[in-house]
Amino acid sequence: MTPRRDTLPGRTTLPVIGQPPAERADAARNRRAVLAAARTIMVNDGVDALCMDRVATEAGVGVGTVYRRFGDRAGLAYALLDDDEQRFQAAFLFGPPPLGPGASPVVRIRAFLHAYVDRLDTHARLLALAEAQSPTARYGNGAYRTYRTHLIALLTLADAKADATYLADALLAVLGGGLFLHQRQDLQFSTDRIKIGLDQLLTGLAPTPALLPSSVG
Amino acid sequence: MTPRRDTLPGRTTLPVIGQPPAERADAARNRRAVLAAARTIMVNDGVDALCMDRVATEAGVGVGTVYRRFGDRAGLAYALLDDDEQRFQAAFLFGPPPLGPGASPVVRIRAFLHAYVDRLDTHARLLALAEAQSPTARYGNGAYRTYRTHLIALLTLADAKADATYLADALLAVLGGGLFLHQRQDLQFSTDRIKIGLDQLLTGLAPTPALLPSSVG
DNA sequence: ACGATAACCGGAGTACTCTCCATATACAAC
DNA sequence: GTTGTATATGGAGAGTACTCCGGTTATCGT
Repeated sequence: MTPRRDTLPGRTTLPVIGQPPAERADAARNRRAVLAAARTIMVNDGVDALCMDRVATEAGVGVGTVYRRFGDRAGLAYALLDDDEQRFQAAFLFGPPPLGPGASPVVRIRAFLHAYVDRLDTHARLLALAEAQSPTARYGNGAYRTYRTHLIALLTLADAKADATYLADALLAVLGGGLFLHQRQDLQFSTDRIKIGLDQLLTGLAPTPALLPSSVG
Repeated sequence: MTPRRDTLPGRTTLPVIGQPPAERADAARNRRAVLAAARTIMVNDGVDALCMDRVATEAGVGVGTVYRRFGDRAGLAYALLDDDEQRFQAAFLFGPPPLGPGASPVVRIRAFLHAYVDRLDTHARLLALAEAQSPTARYGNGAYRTYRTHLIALLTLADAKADATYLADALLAVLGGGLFLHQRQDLQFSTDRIKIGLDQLLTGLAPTPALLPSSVG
């Protein structure tokens, strides 16, 4: 048992409960170096070349440091997407309609699904990597839980009788990285076809005249 | 270049084109030994204990033999499910309604989804293992392709205007092993709740008065 | 400046999947 | 039986994810 920092005698500032101490300067430097190395590898040799040993070597740190910072391979993948993630979440939580508040729930769900497809088109390989970490890895991820909460709220508003909790996960399952790769690469689907397919699912769940397909944008 | 067996001089029986030669006796014996060892490990120590080295050792063969027979870990998992798989496919292809021919397309789809959930309840861990092999591993599997073809046919009959090819994969995505484990373990869903959720998806896709929820069985 | 201490570091070590290929074996033809 | 050949075998080895822990360093209060 070591004494806790915020019970040390002589402390002059109030302890902040629940907030971990700020990241140390060397740790921050290493974190940036690892992310930079990972991005370089990805650009040069593709997502599949992202292996932890190599990232560590090219970042000039030990492999233990990579794991300390990012937990595991999936954690590194999500960290690489963090900028996009922040922007995406801001857009559907606080941005302008139809994605953000202001539009009707069904319109917002549809906008969310379409925006997610566009995101997948850029990042599917990295997301698929992260999802493959373990069978249930995807569901524990913070970003996933945010999507889920968002969809549950909108689905509940759209149809109080539906099992929104179930349907949120169901919609997100159809947006899995592995399935998307299959659709785009093996089946040669366009992203528009995928969006139209999602519209069909959504129309069934929460029919709205205004939603019936005219254009996909 | 070695001469092909069926062009050897002096051959007295007609060559059978496209049919690989029968499995050699030693190979068959080893295949059975590997499957038996895998089942024993699974029963004693759980699905997670299924590692190729251990299976090989307990079957009394080299690890190379396991890979020759089953390709990879996912292949071994699917082989362990083969008996159930045969029965399930026979049921929805040739069995009695509502699963087999005779019932309306929508009723058959619903019966398929419910039967699949029951199957997941027994085998989700093993299926999740196989699906985690690679992001797109699931879609190349023969069983998956059979389900897919079956659902495409039924969905097309149910609604000629829908994109049955898209929707078949979408429904199967909602039946993924990883998602099922998440629903059952983390969210504590009952199988009935999952079936009702699937009904909601399906009702939206192909409304049928007779399908509206009375009981789940 | 300077300890005390908590946080961090690196890389050897473990465990696992999958490949390769020199050797061994089963089977068919005679 | 003998022989020829396709097929099977097994285990060493490569590649990779992840853990562990003795040693190091940044940071804070004095």
